[in-house]
Amino acid sequence: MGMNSWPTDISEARQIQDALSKQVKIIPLKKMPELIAGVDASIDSGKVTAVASLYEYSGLRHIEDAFSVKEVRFPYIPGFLSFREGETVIDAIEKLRIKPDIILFDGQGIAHTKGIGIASHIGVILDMPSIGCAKSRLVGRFKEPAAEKGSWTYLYHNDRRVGVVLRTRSSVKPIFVSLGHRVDIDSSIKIVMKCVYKYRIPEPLRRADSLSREIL
DNA sequence: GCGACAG
DNA sequence: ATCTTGTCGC
Repeated sequence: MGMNSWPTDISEARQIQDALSKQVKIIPLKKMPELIAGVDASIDSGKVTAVASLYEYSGLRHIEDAFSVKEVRFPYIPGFLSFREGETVIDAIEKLRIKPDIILFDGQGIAHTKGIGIASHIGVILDMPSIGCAKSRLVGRFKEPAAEKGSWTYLYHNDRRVGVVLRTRSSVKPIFVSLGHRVDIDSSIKIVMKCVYKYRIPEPLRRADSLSREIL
Protein backbone atom coordinates (compact mmCIF):
# COMPACT_ATOMS: atom_id res chain seq x y z
CA MET A 1 0.00 0.00 0.00
CA GLY A 2 1.94 3.03 1.18
CA MET A 3 5.25 1.36 1.99
CA ASN A 4 7.52 2.95 -0.57
CA SER A 5 5.26 5.97 -0.95
CA TRP A 6 5.57 7.42 2.55
CA PRO A 7 8.54 9.82 2.78
CA THR A 8 10.50 11.05 5.77
CA ASP A 9 11.82 14.25 4.27
CA ILE A 10 10.64 17.00 1.96
CA SER A 11 12.77 16.19 -1.07
CA GLU A 12 11.40 12.67 -1.03
CA ALA A 13 7.88 14.05 -0.66
CA ARG A 14 8.41 16.31 -3.68
CA GLN A 15 9.38 13.37 -5.85
CA ILE A 16 6.26 11.52 -4.82
CA GLN A 17 4.12 14.54 -5.61
CA ASP A 18 5.71 14.89 -9.04
CA ALA A 19 5.01 11.25 -9.83
CA LEU A 20 1.47 11.11 -8.44
CA SER A 21 0.36 14.46 -9.87
CA LYS A 22 0.62 12.95 -13.34
CA GLN A 23 -1.91 10.33 -12.35
CA VAL A 24 -4.64 12.74 -11.24
CA LYS A 25 -7.58 12.47 -13.61
CA ILE A 26 -10.11 15.25 -13.94
CA ILE A 27 -12.94 13.55 -15.80
CA PRO A 28 -16.75 13.60 -15.51
CA LEU A 29 -18.03 11.70 -12.50
CA LYS A 30 -19.43 8.45 -13.89
CA LYS A 31 -22.52 8.22 -11.72
CA MET A 32 -23.96 10.19 -8.85
CA PRO A 33 -22.91 8.51 -5.59
CA GLU A 34 -25.14 6.34 -3.44
CA LEU A 35 -22.64 6.30 -0.60
CA ILE A 36 -20.37 9.17 0.39
CA ALA A 37 -17.70 9.42 3.09
CA GLY A 38 -16.09 12.40 4.80
CA VAL A 39 -12.63 12.03 6.39
CA ASP A 40 -10.78 14.29 8.79
CA ALA A 41 -7.93 14.05 11.26
CA SER A 42 -6.87 15.61 14.55
CA ILE A 43 -3.40 15.79 16.05
CA ASP A 44 -2.50 15.40 19.72
CA SER A 45 0.69 14.49 21.58
CA GLY A 46 2.42 12.88 18.63
CA LYS A 47 -0.61 11.00 17.39
CA VAL A 48 -2.80 11.43 14.33
CA THR A 49 -6.40 10.33 14.76
CA ALA A 50 -8.36 10.01 11.52
CA VAL A 51 -12.06 9.27 11.16
CA ALA A 52 -14.06 8.25 8.09
CA SER A 53 -17.82 8.78 8.32
CA LEU A 54 -20.04 7.06 5.78
CA TYR A 55 -23.39 8.47 4.70
CA GLU A 56 -26.11 7.49 2.30
CA TYR A 57 -26.02 10.25 -0.33
CA SER A 58 -29.73 10.68 -0.93
CA GLY A 59 -31.29 11.71 2.35
CA LEU A 60 -27.95 12.20 4.04
CA ARG A 61 -28.46 9.32 6.46
CA HIS A 62 -25.50 8.29 8.60
CA ILE A 63 -24.42 4.67 8.18
CA GLU A 64 -21.10 3.98 9.96
CA ASP A 65 -17.79 5.38 11.21
CA ALA A 66 -14.26 3.97 11.23
CA PHE A 67 -11.08 5.37 12.68
CA SER A 68 -7.33 4.87 12.91
CA VAL A 69 -4.60 6.24 15.18
CA LYS A 70 -0.93 6.43 14.16
CA GLU A 71 2.26 8.19 15.11
CA VAL A 72 2.93 11.59 13.55
CA ARG A 73 5.73 11.07 11.03
CA PHE A 74 5.79 14.35 9.19
CA PRO A 75 5.49 18.01 10.27
CA TYR A 76 2.80 20.29 8.93
CA ILE A 77 4.21 22.22 6.00
CA PRO A 78 1.85 24.11 3.67
CA GLY A 79 1.75 22.05 0.46
CA PHE A 80 2.61 18.78 2.20
CA LEU A 81 -0.41 18.14 4.38
CA SER A 82 -1.09 14.70 2.94
CA PHE A 83 2.24 13.38 4.19
CA ARG A 84 1.19 14.22 7.75
CA GLU A 85 -2.34 12.80 7.71
CA GLY A 86 -2.51 10.61 4.61
CA GLU A 87 -1.39 7.31 6.00
CA THR A 88 -3.86 7.43 8.89
CA VAL A 89 -6.64 8.77 6.72
CA ILE A 90 -6.23 5.88 4.25
CA ASP A 91 -6.30 3.37 7.09
CA ALA A 92 -9.55 4.84 8.44
CA ILE A 93 -11.17 4.71 5.00
CA GLU A 94 -10.13 1.09 4.52
CA LYS A 95 -11.61 0.15 7.88
CA LEU A 96 -15.10 1.09 6.72
CA ARG A 97 -17.09 -2.11 6.27
CA ILE A 98 -18.84 -0.63 3.25
CA LYS A 99 -16.90 1.12 0.51
CA PRO A 100 -18.06 4.65 -0.43
CA ASP A 101 -18.53 5.82 -4.03
CA ILE A 102 -16.82 9.13 -3.39
CA ILE A 103 -14.84 10.77 -0.57
CA LEU A 104 -14.85 14.32 0.81
CA PHE A 105 -11.57 15.60 2.27
CA ASP A 106 -10.79 18.42 4.66
CA GLY A 107 -8.24 20.20 2.45
CA GLN A 108 -7.47 20.94 -1.20
CA GLY A 109 -7.67 18.79 -4.32
CA ILE A 110 -5.81 20.17 -7.36
CA ALA A 111 -6.00 23.73 -5.95
CA HIS A 112 -2.44 23.11 -4.86
CA THR A 113 1.05 24.30 -5.80
CA LYS A 114 1.82 20.98 -7.47
CA GLY A 115 -1.75 20.13 -8.37
CA ILE A 116 -1.96 17.38 -5.78
CA GLY A 117 -3.48 18.36 -2.46
CA ILE A 118 -4.65 15.69 -0.01
CA ALA A 119 -7.96 15.00 -1.81
CA SER A 120 -6.24 14.32 -5.14
CA HIS A 121 -3.34 12.50 -3.51
CA ILE A 122 -5.50 10.01 -1.62
CA GLY A 123 -7.96 9.80 -4.52
CA VAL A 124 -5.14 8.63 -6.80
CA ILE A 125 -3.73 6.16 -4.28
CA LEU A 126 -7.13 4.56 -3.70
CA ASP A 127 -8.24 5.23 -7.29
CA MET A 128 -11.54 6.64 -6.05
CA PRO A 129 -13.49 9.81 -6.90
CA SER A 130 -12.65 12.55 -4.39
CA ILE A 131 -13.41 16.20 -3.64
CA GLY A 132 -11.44 18.71 -1.57
CA CYS A 133 -13.40 20.91 0.88
CA ALA A 134 -11.07 23.40 2.57
CA LYS A 135 -12.00 26.08 5.06
CA SER A 136 -9.43 28.46 3.65
CA ARG A 137 -7.34 29.10 0.54
CA LEU A 138 -3.95 27.60 -0.26
CA VAL A 139 -3.52 28.88 -3.85
CA GLY A 140 -5.69 30.40 -6.55
CA ARG A 141 -7.45 33.60 -7.54
CA PHE A 142 -11.15 34.27 -7.18
CA LYS A 143 -13.91 36.87 -6.87
CA GLU A 144 -15.95 36.88 -3.70
CA PRO A 145 -19.19 34.90 -4.30
CA ALA A 146 -22.59 36.56 -3.63
CA ALA A 147 -23.94 36.40 -0.07
CA GLU A 148 -26.72 33.93 -0.77
CA LYS A 149 -26.41 30.25 0.00
CA GLY A 150 -25.47 28.32 -3.12
CA SER A 151 -23.56 31.19 -4.76
CA TRP A 152 -20.10 30.36 -6.06
CA THR A 153 -17.25 31.70 -8.19
CA TYR A 154 -14.47 29.83 -9.95
CA LEU A 155 -11.09 29.36 -8.32
CA TYR A 156 -8.27 29.78 -10.87
CA HIS A 157 -4.67 28.68 -10.65
CA ASN A 158 -2.12 28.64 -13.50
CA ASP A 159 -4.85 29.56 -16.00
CA ARG A 160 -6.88 26.55 -14.93
CA ARG A 161 -10.23 26.27 -13.19
CA VAL A 162 -9.20 24.18 -10.22
CA GLY A 163 -12.41 24.47 -8.23
CA VAL A 164 -14.92 26.93 -6.79
CA VAL A 165 -15.36 29.20 -3.79
CA LEU A 166 -18.75 28.06 -2.52
CA ARG A 167 -21.15 29.82 -0.15
CA THR A 168 -22.73 26.92 1.71
CA ARG A 169 -24.68 29.22 4.09
CA SER A 170 -25.97 32.73 3.49
CA SER A 171 -23.73 35.49 4.80
CA VAL A 172 -21.17 33.04 6.12
CA LYS A 173 -17.56 32.66 4.96
CA PRO A 174 -17.44 30.36 1.87
CA ILE A 175 -15.51 27.09 1.61
CA PHE A 176 -12.96 26.17 -1.07
CA VAL A 177 -14.16 23.20 -3.10
CA SER A 178 -11.59 21.79 -5.48
CA LEU A 179 -11.37 18.88 -7.88
CA GLY A 180 -9.87 15.81 -6.29
CA HIS A 181 -9.79 12.81 -8.63
CA ARG A 182 -12.21 11.47 -11.26
CA VAL A 183 -14.72 14.28 -10.79
CA ASP A 184 -15.83 17.48 -12.54
CA ILE A 185 -16.74 20.88 -11.13
CA ASP A 186 -20.52 20.70 -11.65
CA SER A 187 -20.80 17.36 -9.86
CA SER A 188 -18.57 18.61 -7.05
CA ILE A 189 -20.76 21.63 -6.38
CA LYS A 190 -23.94 19.57 -6.50
CA ILE A 191 -22.55 16.89 -4.21
CA VAL A 192 -21.12 19.28 -1.63
CA MET A 193 -24.34 21.32 -1.44
CA LYS A 194 -26.35 18.13 -1.08
CA CYS A 195 -24.25 17.25 1.96
CA VAL A 196 -24.83 20.58 3.68
CA TYR A 197 -27.53 20.42 6.33
CA LYS A 198 -27.52 23.58 8.43
CA TYR A 199 -23.86 24.39 8.88
CA ARG A 200 -21.04 25.71 6.70
CA ILE A 201 -19.20 22.39 6.59
CA PRO A 202 -20.75 19.34 4.83
CA GLU A 203 -22.19 16.86 7.37
CA PRO A 204 -19.85 13.91 6.65
CA LEU A 205 -16.87 16.19 7.34
CA ARG A 206 -18.42 17.75 10.44
CA ARG A 207 -19.06 14.35 11.93
CA ALA A 208 -15.58 13.05 11.08
CA ASP A 209 -14.10 16.21 12.59
CA SER A 210 -16.00 16.06 15.88
CA LEU A 211 -15.40 12.32 16.27
CA SER A 212 -11.68 12.65 15.63
CA ARG A 213 -11.34 15.08 18.56
CA GLU A 214 -13.63 12.99 20.71
CA ILE A 215 -11.37 9.97 20.26
CA LEU A 216 -8.37 11.95 21.52
C1' DG B 1 14.83 39.28 0.08
C1' DC B 2 9.62 39.56 1.28
C1' DG B 3 5.05 37.87 1.77
C1' DA B 4 1.79 33.80 1.52
C1' DC B 5 0.84 29.70 3.51
C1' DA B 6 -4.83 23.46 3.39
C1' DG B 7 -4.48 21.42 8.65
C1' DA C 1 -4.32 21.82 13.92
C1' DT C 2 -4.54 23.80 18.91
C1' DC C 3 -4.93 27.22 23.05
C1' DT C 4 -10.18 29.13 24.90
C1' DT C 5 -15.45 32.77 27.35
C1' DG C 6 -18.16 35.64 26.35
C1' DT C 7 -20.45 38.01 22.97
C1' DC C 8 -22.20 40.20 18.62
C1' DG C 9 -25.43 39.41 14.80
C1' DC C 10 -28.99 37.14 11.93
